[in-house]
Amino acid sequence: MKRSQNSIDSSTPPKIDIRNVAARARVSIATVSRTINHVPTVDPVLAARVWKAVTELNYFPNTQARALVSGKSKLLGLIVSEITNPFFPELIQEFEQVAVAHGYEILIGSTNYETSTMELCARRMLERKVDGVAIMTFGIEDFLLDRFAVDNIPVVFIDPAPTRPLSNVLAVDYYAGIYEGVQHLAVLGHRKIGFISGPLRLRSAESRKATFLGCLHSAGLKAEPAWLIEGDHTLDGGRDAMQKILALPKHPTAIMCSNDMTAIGVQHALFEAKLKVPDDFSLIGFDDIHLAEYTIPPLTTIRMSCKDLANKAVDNLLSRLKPAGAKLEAVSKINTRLIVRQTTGLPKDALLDLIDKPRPKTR
Amino acid sequence: MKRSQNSIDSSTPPKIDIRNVAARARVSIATVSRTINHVPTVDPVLAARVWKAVTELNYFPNTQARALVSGKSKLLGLIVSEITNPFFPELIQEFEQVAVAHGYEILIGSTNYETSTMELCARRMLERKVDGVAIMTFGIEDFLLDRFAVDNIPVVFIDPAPTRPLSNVLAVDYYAGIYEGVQHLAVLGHRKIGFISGPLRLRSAESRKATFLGCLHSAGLKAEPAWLIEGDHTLDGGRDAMQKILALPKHPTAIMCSNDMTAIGVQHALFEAKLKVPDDFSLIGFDDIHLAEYTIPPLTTIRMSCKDLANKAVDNLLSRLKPAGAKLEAVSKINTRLIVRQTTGLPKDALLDLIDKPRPKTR
DNA sequence: CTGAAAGCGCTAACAA
DNA sequence: TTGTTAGCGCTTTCAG
Repeated sequence: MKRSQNSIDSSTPPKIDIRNVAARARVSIATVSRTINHVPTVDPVLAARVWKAVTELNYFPNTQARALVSGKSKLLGLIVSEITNPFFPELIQEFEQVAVAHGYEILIGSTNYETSTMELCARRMLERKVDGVAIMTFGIEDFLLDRFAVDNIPVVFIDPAPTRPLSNVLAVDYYAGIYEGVQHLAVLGHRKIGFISGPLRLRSAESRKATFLGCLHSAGLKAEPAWLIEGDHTLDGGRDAMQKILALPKHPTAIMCSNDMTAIGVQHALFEAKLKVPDDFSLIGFDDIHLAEYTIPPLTTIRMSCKDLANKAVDNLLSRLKPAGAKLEAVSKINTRLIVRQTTGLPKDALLDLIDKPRPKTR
Repeated sequence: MKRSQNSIDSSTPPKIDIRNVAARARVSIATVSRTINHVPTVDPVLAARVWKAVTELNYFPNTQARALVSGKSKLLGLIVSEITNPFFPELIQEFEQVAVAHGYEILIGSTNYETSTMELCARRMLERKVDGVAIMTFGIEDFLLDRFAVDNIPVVFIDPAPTRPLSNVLAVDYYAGIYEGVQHLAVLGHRKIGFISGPLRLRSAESRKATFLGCLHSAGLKAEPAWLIEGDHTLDGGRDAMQKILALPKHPTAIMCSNDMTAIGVQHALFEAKLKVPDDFSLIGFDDIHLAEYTIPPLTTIRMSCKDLANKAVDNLLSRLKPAGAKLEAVSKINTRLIVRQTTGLPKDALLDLIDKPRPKTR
């Protein structure tokens, strides 16, 4: 009672294809193709018969065949650094949602910050003939980019990258958010601020660090090289970096991190060292992942909207896919801004300092 | 200096295909096919010429065409509940790693706990002609399962599911871990234990709750219905559920959660209510995501190895793909066990109770 | 061991 | 408007 007229023994797969549908609907396969592709010139009577057959047979068109003949895979590649960093799943979810809404699937690649893995990812994208790729991680080798160009595949980057014929970039305005962060700390009275970066090979990590240094300067503060630690954007990396800082003879009073996971690692290191946030150290993250609201205490951080990022990336790709709208600016701007929560406060030595000179009062 | 003899204007895509390679290597396309597929009977001299041409042309075979003719897409589907729950990225990463090692790609579907989305996911898998599917979320509709069966696509589930011809299941031994957890709490002196479940439509959430109730009974404790709250496996859900419990006239002294994200939400609710963990409430999570080690304080939780899960799922699928090893047991067991960290301690009323009767001393 | 040729399931001319 | 037909790029018989 479960299967219609198909053979019971599983050695004969039924193979429901366009021909079956055509036969059952008593039309040609071309008519079936037109019907399911919503070509408007199909006789409603025939169309009805086709849809009936499609339903009865539970027919799905074969994507492979479709892609082969049309040259479009309806696949969008999305290359991220590390899928286990919660920022990326949030981005992926958004990206997928937008893509699916436009009839595209996504193919995810996670490079784990390794060049060789990145190469593999790019290659897989090429092999699967994606119609476009969003690269949300560090720089890609030029020859891979060339290959995408040869196949006429639009590419979009998240960061300053070699500007190329078919490569557009999503420029993140790191400055706005980081400036707010540094100012916030400065106003609270912090003068000694450390920074835990991401892997410096990542262009985005580089940019964040450089921007931090610039903002520090604008605030009239000096950077202490010993407080500039290279992390790796992971929990473990954040913890290790903070432990290095704690081992130093002189400590900063505040730490900015290149991403939220690093900041959570720092919080943990501080917890282990029986130090309090923000009483002993103020802390600012970057990204504003959903979790940031839930840390104890909740993390002050710089928000970079992954919704925005995903939307702009997909938009950029799709608009370049339709020959008409090929003209859009090569650079979209992504904003950042400070979200103040509870990991920032007066510096530990604020009271001592008050003896010498006045300070801005607590917020 | 970048492109060889291809036309400069981008309106003519070069189209590097098997024929180009054949021509350049002065062999037939069949020989090219054999060479790149490592068929051993190819003359080494010809093979060398082919590889040379492949390299020079930077040729990749077209996966679509390959899939079309061979009937194998070399794609494995992976359907999860919610990609933003860190457990799943960890699982995905593992799954992908194993799959790629065997020459497969993965196609990810995230259902967000919605039946309609699940249907879409399943359909996408069908359309892309995946060679196998791992369903790591709640029950799937029977008719979809039928469809997979019709196409002869092996399916593997994470939980008790309708046993079907081509459907195997990965049975998680919830009991072992949850029993340890309840015992741990009981030994500490907790008698009033609440439970925040996942969405009860999820079979896995159901199982965890039922198992908890069973273990409570084994420990000689009684369940208080008011302390059994349905959450949704998210941070927000955990926070909300805990707030409900706090609003009750009588509180439990310990809370078990259906997953770690829920527990982190609970920690946050407690933090907001100025309550301490484990002084005011003991807390146990489930999954043991990497983050569990980093919460403040670090979360006591029940580990379910996603490495194990991913490996067994892929193994199961792949072994059923090669006609030879079609015979493996239909059920693999996944273990769970308690990881004690710092969110569990003596119940708040321990001292009062001690006046009446002796208690096990602190660990 | 190699090459010619027949499709895989579908779309897109082109005819009718 | 509908049907016929020629491929899309590749694997895989089947002869040679």
